Amino acid sequence: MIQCGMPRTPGRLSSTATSGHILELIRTGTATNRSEIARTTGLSRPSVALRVAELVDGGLVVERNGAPSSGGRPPTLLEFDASSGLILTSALGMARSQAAVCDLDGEVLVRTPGSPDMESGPDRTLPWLLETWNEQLASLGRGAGDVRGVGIGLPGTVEYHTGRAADRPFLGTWAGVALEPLIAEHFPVPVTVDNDVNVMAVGELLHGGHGRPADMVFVKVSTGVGAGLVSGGRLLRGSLGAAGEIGHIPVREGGGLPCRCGNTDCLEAVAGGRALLNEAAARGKEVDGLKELVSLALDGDPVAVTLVRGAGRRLGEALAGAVNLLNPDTIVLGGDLSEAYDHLVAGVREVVFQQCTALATRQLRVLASSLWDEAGVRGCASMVAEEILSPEAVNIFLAGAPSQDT
Amino acid sequence: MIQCGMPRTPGRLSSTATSGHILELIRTGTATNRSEIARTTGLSRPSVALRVAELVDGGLVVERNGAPSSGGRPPTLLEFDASSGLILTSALGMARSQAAVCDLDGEVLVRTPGSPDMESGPDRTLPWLLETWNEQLASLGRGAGDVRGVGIGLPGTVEYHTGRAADRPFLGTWAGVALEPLIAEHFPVPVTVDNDVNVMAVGELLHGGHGRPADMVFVKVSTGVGAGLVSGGRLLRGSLGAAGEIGHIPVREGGGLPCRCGNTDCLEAVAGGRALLNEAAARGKEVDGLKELVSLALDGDPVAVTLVRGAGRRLGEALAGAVNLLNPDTIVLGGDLSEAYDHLVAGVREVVFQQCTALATRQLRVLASSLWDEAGVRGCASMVAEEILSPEAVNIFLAGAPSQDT
DNA sequence: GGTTTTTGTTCATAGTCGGATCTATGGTCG
DNA sequence: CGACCATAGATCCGACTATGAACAAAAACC
Repeated sequence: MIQCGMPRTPGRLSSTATSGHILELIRTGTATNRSEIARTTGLSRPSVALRVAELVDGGLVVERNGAPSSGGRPPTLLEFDASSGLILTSALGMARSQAAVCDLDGEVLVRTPGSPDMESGPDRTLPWLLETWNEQLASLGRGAGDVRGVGIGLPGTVEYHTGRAADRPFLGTWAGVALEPLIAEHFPVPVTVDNDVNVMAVGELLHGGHGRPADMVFVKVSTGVGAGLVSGGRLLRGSLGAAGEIGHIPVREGGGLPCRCGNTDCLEAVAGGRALLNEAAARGKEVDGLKELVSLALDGDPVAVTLVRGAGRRLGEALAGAVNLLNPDTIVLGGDLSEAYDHLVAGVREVVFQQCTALATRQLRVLASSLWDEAGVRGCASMVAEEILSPEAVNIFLAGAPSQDT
Repeated sequence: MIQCGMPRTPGRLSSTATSGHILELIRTGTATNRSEIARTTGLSRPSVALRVAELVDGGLVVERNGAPSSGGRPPTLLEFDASSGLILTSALGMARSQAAVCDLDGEVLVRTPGSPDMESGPDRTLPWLLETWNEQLASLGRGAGDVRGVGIGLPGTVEYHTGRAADRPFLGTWAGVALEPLIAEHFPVPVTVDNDVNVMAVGELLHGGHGRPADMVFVKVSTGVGAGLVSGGRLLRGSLGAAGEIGHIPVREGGGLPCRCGNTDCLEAVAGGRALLNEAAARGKEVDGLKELVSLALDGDPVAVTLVRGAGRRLGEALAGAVNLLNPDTIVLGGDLSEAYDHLVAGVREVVFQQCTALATRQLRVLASSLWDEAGVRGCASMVAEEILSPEAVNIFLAGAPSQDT
């Protein structure tokens, strides 16, 4: 009781369809053999056996004999076969892009840092992407037939219900481009397109090794600043997919710096990568790119440390508002700047714990991401996997493809 | 596609249970007769007839003969009987309290503005509440047996998983009190306790007459300031139920006013009712309570209008952050001050549309609540109703109570 | 008034689920 | 080392449920 699961979309009923649910139990490790599934679900053992047979026939589940027996006949271990399907993912960035092939667990099998950035425009980037994926598939000895889904993370706001990049001036030739049909032409599978930060947040949530926080704020601090919001275990998108656009929240001690968005004192203008590099230059420290600033900070360079910590503090200003508003239990800092984690985290903590109410911070952890460059592509993969492996999707998959040999 | 329904809690499967789903179709008006239900759900007509019979026997659905026929035999209209059960609700406030009896649609049947406020402490308020509910039931000619649930809204943060008021100093004797067992002693039904603003937000969402916005920020501006956040159609609570505590977000042009929370320039300290009354006094306008200030503003008193509009602007400061962060499509202003709606809304719009990114405000509406005092009690009722009328709950209800005559 | 159309009900049937039973497999104890 | 036991998984039969077809009802249309 004492909850409010407001939206219960009245739609088609679930017929009998349970094999998808069983897969979920196996996949999450909630149950590892047939009897356990029967106990967990309340279904009878015969029914469970039937459904599991479907999953094994479909190649999604494999049986193993490592038997930890508990007195009686040792159970047949059931394991989700994450390698039974592949997910093509890509994190496209203004400066750097990546293409990767992941398994259904969101583990990276091959990853290729790409040279063509988004500024080249879709006409150049898309062919590179498709070609790279095909090369990666070949190197794994797999084919296009093994591909079960595609996930792409884009910078800037993505109108997720259409899957198109929203018309922000920075995006240039990408604005309004609908990626899905272009991809689906070559890989006829579900295509998911989302904001790059949302995608990283999902990656962090599922693979970050901080448990699975129900209420998390993930912040990417690179050249731009953005956040991915998770509340009640769900990703928040907002009405146009623009939720988490933390980059343009005004910071109190911004000093009047103008931002490319038109306002002043935006978080991005005072704590983004460009701002730090400018400030470093102003202090007589010519640094070539964020990576170098980060390594200077890690080496203890006083100017670099001051800059990073200051960025953390200003980030904290904006995050304090988010913490008071959303009461998360975890803040995770990712992006290029987060590789100077100690100093960045310290700056954020300093301000957040000062400016937030006691209750809002009682259970709050501020952590640095440990996924580095992989957060994006793994997040894409997990997002697609959640979709593909949802009970409904699994049921129609099993119905569609009768008995594939493993 | 292109969505991310992250949490799919693997739990018990749904056995056969479909009558609850059918009730939902009837309740939401998605389907109004048996054949339509069959078409919508894909179930066969006999199966539907069986389930509907259960619902009719259980008293949740009534048949009617107003037949709009479409060429053939006119369908038997099926209607959810909202009066088949009652929900006791209460909005407890520091200054004012209310007790009400609602039907299962969240419509108010009787409402009693209560004299004992929360400052009297639970020992005095609870007996009043129970007594009032009993009187109200009697006046309706109904008994305790008709009560299906209880919903209570409390000021301050509520740890909703325990249902207890969180230990904030303002709450005094209410801190840590678990209401549920005290109520359940007299009415053995599900008891829901939540933050008063969350409750109002739900009321606004379902009964506000602004459609059913998926991403809404509801703001209550009375003596205190608080928000209820709805994103993706769901109420956000945060890890400790403190989400929406907008009252202590610092406002830029606060002027250094101290807040009871310890910080300065908190929204509540600069735009809350107390602040307005103080400012009015400072300007030589002695006003006795918010209600009077509001009526002065509605009458066009320049000082009052200025104050209210200024409060709106400062509210807008804080809301701008929330809008950038959450990208809602609707902001609804409620609470005592919102009765001076024109001026308050104008102030909020002024700042929000200036400080937010173009994308975040593209679809944004800023509206005043039209539910006034009823938002809280109706929200409580709807929250409880959603719980009670969920498919699972309905199924066990029907299983438990075989054939009640109407 | 007959026909058509759509709704709701009745009935036989097929499919599914689950309890009981049986087999397999390994641990435990004498 | 063998008898016994405990648990997992497979098989079988009975019970239940849903469904499709047929049928009755009620109104519009010709």
